[in-house]
Amino acid sequence: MTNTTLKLLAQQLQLSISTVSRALKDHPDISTATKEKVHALANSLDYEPNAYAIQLRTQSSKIFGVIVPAIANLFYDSFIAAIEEESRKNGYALMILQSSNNTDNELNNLKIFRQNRVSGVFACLSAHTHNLEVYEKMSDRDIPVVFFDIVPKDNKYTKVRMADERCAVIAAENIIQRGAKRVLALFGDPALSISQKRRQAFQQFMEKYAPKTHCTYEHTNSSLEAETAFKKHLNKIQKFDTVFAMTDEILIGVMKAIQALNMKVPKEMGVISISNGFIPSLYHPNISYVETSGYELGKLAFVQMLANLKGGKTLSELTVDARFIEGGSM
Amino acid sequence: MTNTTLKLLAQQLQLSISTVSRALKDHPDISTATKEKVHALANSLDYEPNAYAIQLRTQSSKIFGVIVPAIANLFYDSFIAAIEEESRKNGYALMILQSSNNTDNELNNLKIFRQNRVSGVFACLSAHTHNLEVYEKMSDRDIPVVFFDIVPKDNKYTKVRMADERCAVIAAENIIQRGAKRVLALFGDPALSISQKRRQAFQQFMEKYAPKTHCTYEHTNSSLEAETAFKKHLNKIQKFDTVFAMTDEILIGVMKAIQALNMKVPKEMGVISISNGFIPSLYHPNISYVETSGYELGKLAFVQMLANLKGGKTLSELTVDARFIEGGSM
DNA sequence: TTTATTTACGCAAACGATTGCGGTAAATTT
DNA sequence: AAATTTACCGCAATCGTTTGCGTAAATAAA
Repeated sequence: MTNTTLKLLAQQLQLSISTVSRALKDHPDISTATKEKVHALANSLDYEPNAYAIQLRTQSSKIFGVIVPAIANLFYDSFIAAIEEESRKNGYALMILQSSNNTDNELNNLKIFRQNRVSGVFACLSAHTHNLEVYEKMSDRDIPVVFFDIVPKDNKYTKVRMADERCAVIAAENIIQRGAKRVLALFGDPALSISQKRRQAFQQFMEKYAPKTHCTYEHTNSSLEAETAFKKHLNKIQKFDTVFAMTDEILIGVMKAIQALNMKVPKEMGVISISNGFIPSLYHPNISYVETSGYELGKLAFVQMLANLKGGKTLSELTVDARFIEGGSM
Repeated sequence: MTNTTLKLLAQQLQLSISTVSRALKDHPDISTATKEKVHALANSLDYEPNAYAIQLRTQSSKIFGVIVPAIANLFYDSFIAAIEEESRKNGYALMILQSSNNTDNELNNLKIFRQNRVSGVFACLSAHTHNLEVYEKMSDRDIPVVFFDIVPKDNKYTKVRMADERCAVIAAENIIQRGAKRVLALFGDPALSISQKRRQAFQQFMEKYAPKTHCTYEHTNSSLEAETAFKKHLNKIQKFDTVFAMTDEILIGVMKAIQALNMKVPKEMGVISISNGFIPSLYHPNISYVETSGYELGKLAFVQMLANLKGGKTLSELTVDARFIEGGSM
């Protein structure tokens, strides 16, 4: 079946294309009678404007691009869900691409976005991206970029992220509250600024407000590494009584070790993590955690995007606040 | 900054637009010398073809639409990851929309897809969609639709899904293998055909090959319901020794109960589920499960899509096979 | 009745690329 | 030297919309 176009409608109605076009969008120049006729035929012929023609003409696409390291990730999932919701409300669609933490893919994705003249892109830097030239290229094309979660340091970019330091501090507070004597604190990839920030904030806070509490710090890159680290430190003479997991991934490793050793939470071992909440809810008792809501972050990012789209640049960094969710593991 | 177009290149090189266009795509009519000049300038000016113009001209978009009930779902995640990978390889991009199991959203999403003239759509029916008219409309527009996971019954559609019955049967086999005496089998929403199929296959197999094994069947709609059901049946005089969870959601509930009661797996309780593997890997010991790989399903769906795109219609239903993954919980 | 104003619509030029159809000069063949 | 082929390249239409501008008819004002 051939698609209905303005031209077709115009022919059938003995009108010009421009009149039909204007009638369809309720332009005051067109008489009510004509409008009605046009609408009627358009409906019965199931007219649907060709988005490409529109975009070509108007140079704007009503599509946002999203780059995440991986779709199959609870945090990014909820982030995406949020901007998807907002996008829908605002008449935008989403084009989601994953970088798999690979810089080449990232480049490629951005290229696709440029070629599709997306209205804007939400980008989460892949782990080892330091060259932001490509993102400059987007700005050159007047495509606003809102960075989220893993963001560049430079303040000339628009970015939203979790209040990483706050998260770590809240966790530390609760660890002190519990009266922990020795704690094992597990962080992620030390190359990531998010790991650094959290670790630094955590460590500083602990040293300042609980200097007597003995803390062991370790960086792990996977659940398995976390599990191993946990077991290793448990074999020492001085056992720790509380563990802090910076991410879900780490928490998973920790919990596997705890289950394997059949330890009682929170009696024998206190557990606290930073999470969006899904993983902590899988265990009994639920793990207490500092909430980092991808959903909230998504909403915030969208606001930034809209602002960017309307009134020029908003060169700011916004963070979404964190809060403690009591589970029962502390 | 103004975008580089063919016109711009042509002007600067004192060539016609057509020549530039042909040079860029290595058309034999163009001399090597010219090609080189064109390519050089194109590179230095960072030329990137305008996807909309191309699509408008060629009437094909190199974009696939995907409709899932929810992005934040491990199974669909891996499905999306798979088709994203394949799409990238084949020069396609993805437009992902979620229906939230809401028919209105589904309609709207399809509309967006039509307006964007996607090359094809991957669709997972939302739970209570029975009216497939909208999908017919896609076919009218020559947009192939590949249904996945939750698929229509009618055989005129192209669909891929898990081998639901096989999954259930494999689970049953392993339960018999374990020598289970009494089993609690937990299924999902009885309104969904997937629940019906699995339950029926499971029950039939058990009745036929292990008539002496006592099975209790129950349908639950959430983790919490599953947890409650598990505890409830455990309070009976005749305790069951094995539990079967049809989905991750159910497994989560079951495992919370098991942890709360501090039961030993697999000694006091055997556990088996149907899953893509993530959730089962969170526990110690790992839960044994029948694998339903969203990833595999995605790959299969993509093959179907490509076939559909090339050689007309492929009116078939393909299923991806299931296999048992030994965890340690049986 | 003549002169302003509206009202309602059409013309045509974009937007950026693709492609069939020619066309012209040079190279090759008679 | 004439005829034919080949190598390169340009013209112009087209995809479906949007939109500034022009204009005829209808209406209002003078």
